[in-house]
Amino acid sequence: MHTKNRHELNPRVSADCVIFGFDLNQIKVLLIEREAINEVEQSMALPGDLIFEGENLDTAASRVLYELTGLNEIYLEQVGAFGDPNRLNNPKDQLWLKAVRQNPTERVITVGFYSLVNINNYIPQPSSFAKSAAWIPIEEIDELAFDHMEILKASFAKLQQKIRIQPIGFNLLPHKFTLSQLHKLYEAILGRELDKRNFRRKMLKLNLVQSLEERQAGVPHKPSQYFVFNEEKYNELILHGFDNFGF
Amino acid sequence: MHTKNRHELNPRVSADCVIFGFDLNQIKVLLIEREAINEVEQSMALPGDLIFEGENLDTAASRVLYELTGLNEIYLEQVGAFGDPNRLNNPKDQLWLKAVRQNPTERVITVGFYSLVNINNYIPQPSSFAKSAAWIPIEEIDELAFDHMEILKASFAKLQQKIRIQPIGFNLLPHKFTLSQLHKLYEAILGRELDKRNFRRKMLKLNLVQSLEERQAGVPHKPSQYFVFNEEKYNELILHGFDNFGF
DNA sequence: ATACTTTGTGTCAATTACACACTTTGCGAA
DNA sequence: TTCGCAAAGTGTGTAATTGACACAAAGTAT
Repeated sequence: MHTKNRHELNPRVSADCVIFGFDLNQIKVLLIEREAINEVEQSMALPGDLIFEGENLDTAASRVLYELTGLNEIYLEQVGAFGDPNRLNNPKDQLWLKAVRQNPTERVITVGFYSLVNINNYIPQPSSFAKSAAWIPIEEIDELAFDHMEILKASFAKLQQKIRIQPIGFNLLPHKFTLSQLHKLYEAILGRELDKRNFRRKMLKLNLVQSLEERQAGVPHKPSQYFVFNEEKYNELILHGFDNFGF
Repeated sequence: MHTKNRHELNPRVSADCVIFGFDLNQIKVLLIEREAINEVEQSMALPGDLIFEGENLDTAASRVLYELTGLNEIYLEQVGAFGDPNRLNNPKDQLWLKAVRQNPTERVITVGFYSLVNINNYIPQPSSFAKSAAWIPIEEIDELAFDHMEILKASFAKLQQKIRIQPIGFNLLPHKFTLSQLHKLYEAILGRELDKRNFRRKMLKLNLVQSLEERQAGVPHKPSQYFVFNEEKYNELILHGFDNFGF
């Protein structure tokens, strides 16, 4: 009624990826720096780019991630679409866009994806318009290009929600890990301390981890047991979730 | 690399709305029937349409919902973007699109939204290309236009997840309601039976509901107390979630 | 040998979950 | 008026889970 005869939106669409990694101490996020163009002091950004005709959203996200950072074969979960009409209108961002896009003021809807990976299995190799690609501790990130802060925050919120429903860690830790490492991971995601004894008790009772014979070696303190995930139980919990995961 | 020189996607964008209602017995979804065009036997669809230039995604969703069904002032939560390149390619859907779109084969990315409303507060009034708009029990829906089944399933899954984290019902029940109604609502969303006594105990202990003096009248059995939500507690739980909501 | 650092372990009390069956109330029909 | 029906409403005992809490053990480095 009040909206008759208006033009239908005909935007570009992009995919942006939030890749979380864990280095056994803190959560990091894979960010790129764009080629310095127009002498603009460049802020960092999530790896993301326009998607092509005929591409699926998720395969586009995988491609874009690969092109900018070299990371491959990563399962990406969608966070949602971000489409504020002004999301590209920051002057700094506009300067950069003018250098790389045919029509830099054209509206772009982006679809955010996120993933969790073991930081040691993926060495980022920047290419395309990424001047660099690096793991940045999540606490140090306070400004990103475009609306990428918003996408990052939404992704992290999803992660925090996911961890209370599903087990997490298979993709973030080495194959064999110590319970302290898993413990730290949970604390990092949840953002608070968890009692060590209660944490261990819970993980062991859930049957989620199995201890190996092997222990740490060469550490200047009591060496830790190594554990592996019980994949069967892990997958079952991913499917059915836990009702009560009472941290 | 393998993807140089390809055309960037330049699609239309639509919003589709999954509106859940509860009629004190079952969960229903607001669907529209499109005007019969081209003599195609028409399946039902979620209310949805293309968004305009300059519109926000969520305000577009509200507008579209209003235009097709007359529902207004409904808080919509985003489910995600759906962008399969073939999502409009079903022959039936194509016939319909040929009648209403300038370029019916043009790719459309849609963004799904969902909401929960009290079915009695919203009488759908179809307009625009909606021939009818009606509340359909969710169990009876097995086929929808386009990829709307997928959007519906994703939305319902979100709802089932949400209910374990937040209180639900304020928007789905009359202002005053009986605990049996709330009980049925939870069973309908979770898809399983919940013990009556344990359910009541939990709701009362949480301080989520307060009993009124008033009771049902005219029912051929023991009349039920009426309850209202304790809004303060309700909102607090929406903000902080419950850790353990052990159904 | 000693200091240092991180691992690893047990108990108790309080809370919560879960399973389970009968009485109460009001209406309507005979 | 009584009887039947249908849904409301109520309590307990057991098992499992949570959460708080402190000290000994194991290995390296000096």
